[in-house]
Amino acid sequence: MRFSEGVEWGMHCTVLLAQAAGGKALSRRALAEHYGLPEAYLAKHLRALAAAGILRAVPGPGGGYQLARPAAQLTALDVVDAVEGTASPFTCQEIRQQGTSAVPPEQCRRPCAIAVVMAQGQQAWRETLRGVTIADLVERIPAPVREQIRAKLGGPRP
Amino acid sequence: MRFSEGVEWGMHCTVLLAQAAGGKALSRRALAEHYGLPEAYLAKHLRALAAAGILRAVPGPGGGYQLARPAAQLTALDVVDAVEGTASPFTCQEIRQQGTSAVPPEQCRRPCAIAVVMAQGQQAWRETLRGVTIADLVERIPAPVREQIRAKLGGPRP
DNA sequence: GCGGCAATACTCGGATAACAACTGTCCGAGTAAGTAAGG
DNA sequence: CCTTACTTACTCGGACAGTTGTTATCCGAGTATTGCCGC
Repeated sequence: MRFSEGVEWGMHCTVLLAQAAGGKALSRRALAEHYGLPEAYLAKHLRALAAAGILRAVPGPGGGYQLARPAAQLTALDVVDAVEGTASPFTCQEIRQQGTSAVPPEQCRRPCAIAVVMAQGQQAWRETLRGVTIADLVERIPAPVREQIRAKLGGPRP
Repeated sequence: MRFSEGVEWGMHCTVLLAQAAGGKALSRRALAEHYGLPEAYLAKHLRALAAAGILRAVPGPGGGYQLARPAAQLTALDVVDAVEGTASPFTCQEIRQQGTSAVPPEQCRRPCAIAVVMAQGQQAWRETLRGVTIADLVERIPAPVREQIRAKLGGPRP
């Protein structure tokens, strides 16, 4: 079990876009160069974020991506779900109902305890990520670093 | 992001072995037929569980697999770790230190907030699974089903 | 000088290969049981 | 009848292909800018 690296990319890009002054759009090329990422592949993840309503794509010169909602209304879970998909990592195959010792369906009205535990674990993980917004992540960036980013984003074209 | 189906198989087999009377060993063939699973592939996961010290392999006729520790001392997390490996699902690539706007290492003494949140989420998930033992899972099986399993395991050869 | 128009360059979007991991399978090494012979 | 050695059959263990998902990339469709021409 491993997260796609696109999760990290999408998260960093979303946090960076939250720091763009006045919702200024950043092109995927600018984002890729900012973090030294392959632009063509990053495009796929940015597209997923746009499809999920996290980012908004602006075409044409001067366009790019910008946050579709205020950073305080975007959670870390939203970004992960957008990149990784909302499918549950664990799906009970109901193997207790198969094989030579299959349990009859009328005795399987309750979901098996294993599936319950897995679901609880996933829920705990989701709640943790749901409790952190993109705005929170911006605030946790060290002040000097945040200042450098601000200079980078708004500096070249004042 | 998706769990290997071996997680479900390993969990069910471990719970089943916990119900074997007197630590009686069950062959992988018996386990596979019990749940209708492909024996050859199940073997790979059982081997992983044995390598992790969850199960104990007994060779020869009448052999098979048995719990290496009491069910009350085995947690759901132990089984998942054995099958999926203990590698973290999210590894920070430190992309903030790369690209045109790379942050110098001396300002990266603290791990980036994104990695922290991911680690917290993973920790919450692990703690949830760590809080449930195999013995707990056995107790959560409906009584009539548990009785049928007991009959199956100890019945044919009283 | 001003408005309209066309050319332009920049942006995203979807379709297309390469790689890796998970899934699935096989046959060989080792061992405990069962058996038969001998004492 | 008991002991002992052998045969046997059953067990796990590691090495070997197939398929799905992730990684990586490219070229085409669409749009705001920009320069130019006409009025």
